[in-house]
Amino acid sequence: MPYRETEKMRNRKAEARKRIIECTYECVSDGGFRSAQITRVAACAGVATGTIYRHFESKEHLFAEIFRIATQREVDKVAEALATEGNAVTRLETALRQFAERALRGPVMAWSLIAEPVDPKVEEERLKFRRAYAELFEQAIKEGIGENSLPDQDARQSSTCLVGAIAESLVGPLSPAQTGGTDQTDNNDHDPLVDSIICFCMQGLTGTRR
Amino acid sequence: MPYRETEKMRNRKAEARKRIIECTYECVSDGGFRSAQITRVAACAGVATGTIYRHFESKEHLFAEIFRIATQREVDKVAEALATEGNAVTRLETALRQFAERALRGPVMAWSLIAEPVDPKVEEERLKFRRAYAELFEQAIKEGIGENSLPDQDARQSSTCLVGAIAESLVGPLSPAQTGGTDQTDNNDHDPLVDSIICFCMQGLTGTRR
DNA sequence: AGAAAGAATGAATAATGATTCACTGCTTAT
DNA sequence: ATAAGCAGTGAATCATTATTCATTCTTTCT
Repeated sequence: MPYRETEKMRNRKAEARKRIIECTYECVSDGGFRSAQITRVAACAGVATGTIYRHFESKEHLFAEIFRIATQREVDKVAEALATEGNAVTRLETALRQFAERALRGPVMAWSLIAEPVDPKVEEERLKFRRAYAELFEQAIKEGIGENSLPDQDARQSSTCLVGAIAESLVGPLSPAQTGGTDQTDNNDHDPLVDSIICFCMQGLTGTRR
Repeated sequence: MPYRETEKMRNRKAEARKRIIECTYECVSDGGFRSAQITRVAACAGVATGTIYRHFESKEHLFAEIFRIATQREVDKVAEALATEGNAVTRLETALRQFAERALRGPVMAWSLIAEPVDPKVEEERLKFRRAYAELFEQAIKEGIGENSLPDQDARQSSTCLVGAIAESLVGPLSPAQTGGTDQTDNNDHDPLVDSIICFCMQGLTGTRR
């Protein structure tokens, strides 16, 4: 038996795979799935187009993986914000702000995850993504109702409206390609846009103006 | 001068044009702009592909026209609902319901108008469409603030959130292709889905639970 | 009827982009 | 050193669609 896969090879392959994933992620962040052609991804990763197909069954599979990764990152952040101390209303506000700020910082990716049309396999992932969000917010809203900090309401529906209001506010105006060069990496503190979105959302939830 | 365009010919051309528009509209309602290939539209209209190009400079121009028509129809309905008697809050509620119900009845078209990626020429029309909505709702919200039936707020931002909340509620869950056969042409009166969306939206606007 | 002009046609072309596969070149184990 | 086998390559292929244009109808007017 003259050849047997060894640790070294496994590592090398894993690294190539990782590099492909990273480059695809970058392409998507930059121009959406549409702009992440295999040729471009391959060039960016410094491999031949054929190599992509040694690591992923098809473009759809690659995209599904990217989607899963990107999504997990976002959902985790929101889950984290929802897991802190405090009453449901405060935690929800923190989480919504987290969500909105992250989307605002990466609007193209946000648009890709929320609204860009994708192939069926990827759309499946999107459904899971939506469900994950819906469940997180829903859970928190239900807790709020339980502790009487929120009025009784259709938690699932409210959660959907929250995501929609934020998405439209960010992705609508800022989406297509007009996310002109203005880099803003220091935008950690306060954005008036985010503030007024959150204001509408919290009011939609609580029925109270702060 | 052996040939001069006559009334009869003008009519015939106008009819062909109309037929092309209708068929494109139908295709878009059915599967979005993506699915409205020139070949299919031509087949549906009973003309050759080349004929399309006698009536429209390019696919983009044709789509832009369709978009304009579809959009006008929706905006008019909302404007109409906002032009009735009553205070701003009531009129807004009627208008939102109108918007939501129409979108729910034609979710694919709604998605195409709101979120489907389209070519630049069509995207331009979309911007006008957004602006038209924003202005209508904004105006009404401002009236509400003026007559004290609404608390002071960023009218433009609220209007965006309204559109987003409704769009996500309808297009998110119901959008892609899973708008399975269930025809509902008699859905004129009350849909619980619409009710709870409107509830969230009105609360977001008014800060009051009904 | 016949000539001029436009309208309609649809097969051919062009452009884009995913996927394949025959080949080259490394790794491994003897 | 060398044979076996897998990894990498990228030009060629296939698929999909918009668009063109040489050709064939139709209409109009004398």
